[in-house]
Amino acid sequence: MADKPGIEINLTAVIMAVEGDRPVIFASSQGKERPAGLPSGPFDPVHHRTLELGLRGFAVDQAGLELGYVEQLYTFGDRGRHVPEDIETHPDALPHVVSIGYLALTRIAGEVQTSASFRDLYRYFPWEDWRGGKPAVIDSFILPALHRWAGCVEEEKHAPVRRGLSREERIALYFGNEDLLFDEEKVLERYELLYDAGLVAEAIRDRRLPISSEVPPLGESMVFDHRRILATALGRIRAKLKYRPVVFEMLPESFTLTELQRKVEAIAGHHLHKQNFRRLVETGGLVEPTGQQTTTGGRPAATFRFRREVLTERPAPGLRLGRGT
Amino acid sequence: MADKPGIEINLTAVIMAVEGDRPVIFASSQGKERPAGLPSGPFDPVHHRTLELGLRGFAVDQAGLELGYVEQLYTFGDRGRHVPEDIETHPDALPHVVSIGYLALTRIAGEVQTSASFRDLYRYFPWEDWRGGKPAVIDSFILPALHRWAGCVEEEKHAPVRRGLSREERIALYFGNEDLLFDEEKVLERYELLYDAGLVAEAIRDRRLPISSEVPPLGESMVFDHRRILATALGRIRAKLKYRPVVFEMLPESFTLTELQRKVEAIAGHHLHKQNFRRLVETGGLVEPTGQQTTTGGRPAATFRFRREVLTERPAPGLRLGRGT
DNA sequence: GTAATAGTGTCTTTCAGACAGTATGAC
DNA sequence: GTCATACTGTCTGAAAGACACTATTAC
Repeated sequence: MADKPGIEINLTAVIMAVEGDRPVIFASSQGKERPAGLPSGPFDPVHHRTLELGLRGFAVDQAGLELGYVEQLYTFGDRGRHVPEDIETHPDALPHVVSIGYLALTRIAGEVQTSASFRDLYRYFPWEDWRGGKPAVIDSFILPALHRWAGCVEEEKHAPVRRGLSREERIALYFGNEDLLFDEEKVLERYELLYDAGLVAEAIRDRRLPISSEVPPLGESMVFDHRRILATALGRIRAKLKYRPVVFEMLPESFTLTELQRKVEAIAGHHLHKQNFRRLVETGGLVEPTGQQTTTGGRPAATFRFRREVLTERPAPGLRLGRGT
Repeated sequence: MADKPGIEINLTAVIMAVEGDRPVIFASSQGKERPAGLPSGPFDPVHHRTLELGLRGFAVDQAGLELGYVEQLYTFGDRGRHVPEDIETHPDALPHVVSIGYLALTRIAGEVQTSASFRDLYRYFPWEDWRGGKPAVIDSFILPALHRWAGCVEEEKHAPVRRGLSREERIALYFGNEDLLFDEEKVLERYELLYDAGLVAEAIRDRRLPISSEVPPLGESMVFDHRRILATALGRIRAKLKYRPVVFEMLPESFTLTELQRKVEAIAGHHLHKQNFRRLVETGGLVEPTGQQTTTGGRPAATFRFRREVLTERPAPGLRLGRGT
């Protein structure tokens, strides 16, 4: 039971908001061209009573934000995934940082605040935003590159895959094909697939691969495993939208149904069927009219507020969002 | 970036199986009357390449089991939840163990093996097994005790509850009432509620409460936060049954549909509608007939096996189980 | 035959998903 | 009037949930 030297627990926060109809996250970088990083720091039990309080502390220090909604995502044991070759001779060279990722949701106040450091989430995952139709990069670059990578291992393709999926199966399952839809929740699976295939900058960094000349890495990279944590966060919130009223953490007190729909679409990454969305939101008892109206160009819209009572009425109050037009 | 002294990462495994129609978990205790504990141990990066490999090591050492399916549950920062009063003067007395809980699913081989240490899961959560109807302990003891506890804080009841639910709201939401069903997935929420109300032995231990004379603590207790991890595991697998074919990890190669249903019911904690269950399983493409039959007392049953292909055909292949007869 | 377990056919209600159409503002 | 946005009414098909009924063994 002696102290294990050399283990550090790192807390990392994905602080998410929606600015207009663009999902944003808080990130900062040392220099203009350096990869960005999420607010994070070491957990120190002498100063932080709980893990979550430690995380909230870093959010105040590094982002100037008092967090409201916070949830734990996952604990990663291999922050720098690269395992040095001289592992036998230098066991201390082993990874010794365990990072615990958290998701926090917040509102962007109308003011400027530190808003300069809230960045568009889809800069890091350009293949995840389908609101303008299927992102061109998927067919023009991702799928060809993945299939090339899968083709490298002919022997594996026919070998009985030991507990797991073949490369081609993963590609089909996570990016879709004629039979299978693109499942917007599988954000982490897609990122990990691209990482394994060496198509994101972090993979090149961790495995010390040569930087391929004409193949541009996909999306902006981040330090350590921060983009993996970000992928976990996006996958989690996309799933959670459907059974928990989490969107309202990112909305102002009152809003129109169209605003609500825009924000949901921003996170979900695709458009929704307008009429059905309104029906679900209203018959689901998620919102109630404020009686006020806004004027936004066309016919004035009624404004609504979140109905807190829904939490104590229905077991899983979310926005069962199907796909839409 | 200096090493933080005094932080230890503990890995804890919930190893679950279904023996006949009883869900069991692996646990062991030092003495006959001592609380049991789950397989666990410190994560040591010098010997374990990843967190999960470390966990698998403890499973082999302490349970003699090679684990198949493993998933991470949650990371708890407050294993011994009690915070000493002299916190200011003795900061080293603070909790400094972070436990990462894992869920592993396995088959119980027909042989005896270490099966002596597989124990009925519902010994630890007697209020979670509704297969014989609503457990009597809920109405006879749990709800009266919880309402007494909620009644202690009249002032809180009317105060605006700061980000969160009132005691009465939690009781209704997690144990159900006339309007709200008992939601079988909220296992952790129920355990935490009972903990907060001082109705489980761990709460008395952690807060050094006097042991109430006539109030018997609910269920068997466990060391440290192991029962909390177990509650997390049960909640997680009950949820996951519905969208992932995880039951099959606990079933033999071939089985009858009734056997399958019994095992699902064992985990879900309530009975299912037989005809609908069969329809869902077959039309969902989760199983395929083996062509064999078994003889089990009445009409022989056709045996089935898990259809692996379903993983690559449908996005969320689970057993959308509604309640049943 | 009865008891016990396995399996089929069909009806009803709910609701996701889509259609078309109307209402109220700015200009 | 047109354009733009907000909102309403209704149809359809899939599937969850429940009903009654038939089938094949052991005894």
